[in-house]
Amino acid sequence: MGRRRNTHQNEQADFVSKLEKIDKLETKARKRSAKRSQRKDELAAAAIEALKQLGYARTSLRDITELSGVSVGMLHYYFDDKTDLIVFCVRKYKTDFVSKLDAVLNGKVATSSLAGAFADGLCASIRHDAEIHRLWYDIRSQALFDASFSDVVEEIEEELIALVSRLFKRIGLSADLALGGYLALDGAFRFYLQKHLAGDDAALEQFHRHITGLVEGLTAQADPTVAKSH
Amino acid sequence: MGRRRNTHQNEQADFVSKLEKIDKLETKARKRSAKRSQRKDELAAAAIEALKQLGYARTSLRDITELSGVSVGMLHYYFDDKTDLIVFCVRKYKTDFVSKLDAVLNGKVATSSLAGAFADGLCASIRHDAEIHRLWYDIRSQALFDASFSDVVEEIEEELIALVSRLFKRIGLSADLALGGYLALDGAFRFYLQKHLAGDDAALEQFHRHITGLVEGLTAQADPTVAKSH
DNA sequence: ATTTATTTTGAACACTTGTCCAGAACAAAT
DNA sequence: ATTTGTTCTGGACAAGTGTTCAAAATAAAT
Repeated sequence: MGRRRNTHQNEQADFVSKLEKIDKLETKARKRSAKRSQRKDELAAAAIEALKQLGYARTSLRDITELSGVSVGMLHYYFDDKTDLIVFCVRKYKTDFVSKLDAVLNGKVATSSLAGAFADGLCASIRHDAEIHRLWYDIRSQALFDASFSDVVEEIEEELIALVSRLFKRIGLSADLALGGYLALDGAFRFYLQKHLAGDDAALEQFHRHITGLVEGLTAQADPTVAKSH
Repeated sequence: MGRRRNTHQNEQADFVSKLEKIDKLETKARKRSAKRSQRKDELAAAAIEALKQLGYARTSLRDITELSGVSVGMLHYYFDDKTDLIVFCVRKYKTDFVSKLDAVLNGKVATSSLAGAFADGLCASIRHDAEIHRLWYDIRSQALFDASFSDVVEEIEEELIALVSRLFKRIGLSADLALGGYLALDGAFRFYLQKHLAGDDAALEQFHRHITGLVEGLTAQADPTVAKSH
């Protein structure tokens, strides 16, 4: 064997070069997986375009490929199966939604008008992303039948409750009310989303009033000394 | 021609017999359509058994036939298409639901404990018909994408709001609050239904507390002179 | 008893579905 | 320049879809 003798120095050099190699491989792997996850995001964005128009039940992988130009095989190269793809899409989208509203909460708005700003944010989201929001309700219902979706639904719903909790904390409401607040908000959100999608132009305005009324009611209840403005 | 002459008496007799014939045909037709609609109900009941287990997206007509023993062709003999069948099922079921709760409202319960009785009714409905209720949420979401379902969804939702309105009237709450009340109730109903289906044994109890708390809050808000019992 | 009308069946049809996979295209490393 | 590894394509496949329809079974009427 033409291998050089193992002196102390050589051992050290070997060790260093090995470390370098590992390092290189690591950065390469990181780069690769970064590119891969970016590609996944792109594919998911394309898939959402189809899903938000057709919904879970009516969207086939072919629909996605036709609307986005990607091939069938590619979807399976990046996602295990259809469920995996859809779960990824829903998580991606709803995370964006939460951070947008968090931006409102963390923006420089006076506490007194924070509820109004939050309501504005919700209305804006319906206005811009109505079609995507209905996908959320679709998947959430689907989770009642298909356990594959229940994890992501539970996870997102916890995030939404936490979001409401942060809102309530900011406007001085007890965190105990967050769950009830979320449920009332969610019921209204879905209802007026439905009306908005049905072409009701007054829906968003009504929704806005509904939210502010809701928050007013809760604050009045929590702090009865403040007279109800009517 | 062996036809008898048209005397005045004969004319009268003809007229009477004609009336009788029409009458007979009518009762026959009524009977037939009654039988037909009864058969439809039976088929729908069988279809619901499949739908409540699999949901809209995953239930094929074959699933229904296999679970109920009826043939494929028969479903199409009584229903125009799959959509027609499902709409019929949902309407049939949810109508039952509303009348059951109306029975609670019209039962001899003291006004003071009516909200509790109503909550009992909702909990009982989740306990017995959880699988059917999820079908409602499934179809309601489906209606966001498929206009074929939006009519029945809108119709049922109006009935539900009217139901809450009747409850509120009985316990002395303004009818203006009915919509908001329904939306809050609906949000909670769906949420705890979801938990219950996921195997959470405490869900129903929590739901009951949630409802009574909700109603308490509304009454306190409407009538601030009454101290909040805590 | 025979004709007529209604109800029921299930095989057949055309079409869509998710998934797989052999191989092309491309990139990276040697 | 060649090998090696990764990314991507799109045709093929089996299974499943809603719907149709000729024919069988049953009921009703004559």
